[in-house]
Amino acid sequence: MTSSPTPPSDGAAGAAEGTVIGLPTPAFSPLYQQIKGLILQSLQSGEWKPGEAIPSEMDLAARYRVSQGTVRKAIDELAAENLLVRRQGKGTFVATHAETHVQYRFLRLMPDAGDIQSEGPAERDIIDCKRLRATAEIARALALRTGDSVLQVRRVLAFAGRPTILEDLWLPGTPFKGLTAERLSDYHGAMYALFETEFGVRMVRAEEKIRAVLPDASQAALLKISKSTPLLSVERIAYTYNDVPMELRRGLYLTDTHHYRNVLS
Amino acid sequence: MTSSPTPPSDGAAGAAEGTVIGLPTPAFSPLYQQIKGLILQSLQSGEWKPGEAIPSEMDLAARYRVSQGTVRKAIDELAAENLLVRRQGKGTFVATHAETHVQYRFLRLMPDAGDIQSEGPAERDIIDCKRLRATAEIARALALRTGDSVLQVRRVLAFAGRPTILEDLWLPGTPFKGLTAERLSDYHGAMYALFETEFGVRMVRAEEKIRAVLPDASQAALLKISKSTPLLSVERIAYTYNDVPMELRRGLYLTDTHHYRNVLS
DNA sequence: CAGTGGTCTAGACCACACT
DNA sequence: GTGTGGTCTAGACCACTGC
Repeated sequence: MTSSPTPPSDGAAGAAEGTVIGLPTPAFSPLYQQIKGLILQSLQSGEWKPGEAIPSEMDLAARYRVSQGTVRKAIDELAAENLLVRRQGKGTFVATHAETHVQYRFLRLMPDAGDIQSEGPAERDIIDCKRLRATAEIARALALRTGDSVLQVRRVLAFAGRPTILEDLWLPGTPFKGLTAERLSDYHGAMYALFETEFGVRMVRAEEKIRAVLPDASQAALLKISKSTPLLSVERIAYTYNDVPMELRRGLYLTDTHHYRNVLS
Repeated sequence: MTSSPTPPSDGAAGAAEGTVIGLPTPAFSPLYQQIKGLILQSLQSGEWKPGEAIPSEMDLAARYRVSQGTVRKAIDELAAENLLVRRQGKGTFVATHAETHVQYRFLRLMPDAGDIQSEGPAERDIIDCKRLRATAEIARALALRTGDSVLQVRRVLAFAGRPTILEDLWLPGTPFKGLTAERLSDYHGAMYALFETEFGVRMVRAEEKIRAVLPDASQAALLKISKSTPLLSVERIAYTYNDVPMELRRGLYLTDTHHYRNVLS
């Protein structure tokens, strides 16, 4: 219990300034951060796909030549960022939008009364889906060049028969080659789940800017409301790994029976 | 390096099912969670006040008779919840609203152009501040009984001379005995900082419900806008330790030059 | 039962801040 | 230098899952 026999003096932080797997360390960063970066690379490269299990902590520790605790800390952070999901006794899994109980992970609109989104699945109606050239504004949001090919989708979501959300969204043309209105209409599930399974694009993070606005004539018609009904304007940019923007979305939310919920801490 | 001499066999999880400082363990919970609970108690009781340093990890480990790593994990979670702030080389401090660079920690309204809230401090204008009896609705939100004494405050916040936020807020009468319009007007700083220093009430967490609305006549007058200008309605309930609600706030945000920013992950 | 993540300990050393 | 939080290791045992 006393007089430690432990000698390492090497394993400790001595390795932190060295290399992990052959990569040099330009500026100092903790070992577990480097491991986190390597795991991130494997996620981006598709070595481990959404829904799949990644190697066990022991395996990863052996692979990267570090202790289990160091791998654990790296995974902890990735789990905190919702990139990985830990399941005791089973393993660690790549997070996915294609799970029944995590549907609508980025949708913050809640019914005023009912508990969760247990008001039944939303009825989706694809209004439009076409390719066009990016305006300067859209190009900037998606980190493209003006005139690059983008896909534009317009749809309406209804709850209990009541049109509640009108969304316009723009996707970069190249990664989403082959996406059509039919594919979208046929797919029953979260749109981000389709992006994952069909195009290998996983949305990891998003930022929203919210305003109060009045609809124009066409918007009011699609939502079947008057032009004087105030709506929530929700502009979202969604990012994949490495903060690469992959979607610009402009939503109009009807908030007479629903509200946008946010928790601050 | 091999043939470990370490025997503990006790220190490990053996202690996890036992007691920490004399408290029984009804259902199983990890040691570090129990430590977290004990630290939380010290925070609530005021043993360590906002802005102050708590004892070092080593001291706490000795106090609770656990290893430093266990204390560390408890503190990690409390820091993740923004109840504590770690500062390398200096210590761990109780989080506070009374710090210049953490001003407006719960305000998500951002100017469309400028970077942060560096558009100068908002001009605050207390319109009203009076005691009254809680309606059923307000009592429910604040976990009071209908008719209990509550304090109602109405104020306008302006940025660059432009009225932008109209807020009504209700506070339970008992904890905020002695709060007057003068105290509010004289205080230059975040309202939650005043609550901390003057009333010992620290807001820890909040939930917001957001809608798009049109102002009534008096609201439009105070914000100097037309009745047809859509506004963001932000209803907030703020909680102290232990999920006790301590404030109901209804804000109307003008979103022509500002937006409500939210990050999803 | 074996395998996985989860908890706990003990000890070493590093990075940072104050004095 | 001393003290604080931060990183890293090694090893033990617990809790959960599924064969």
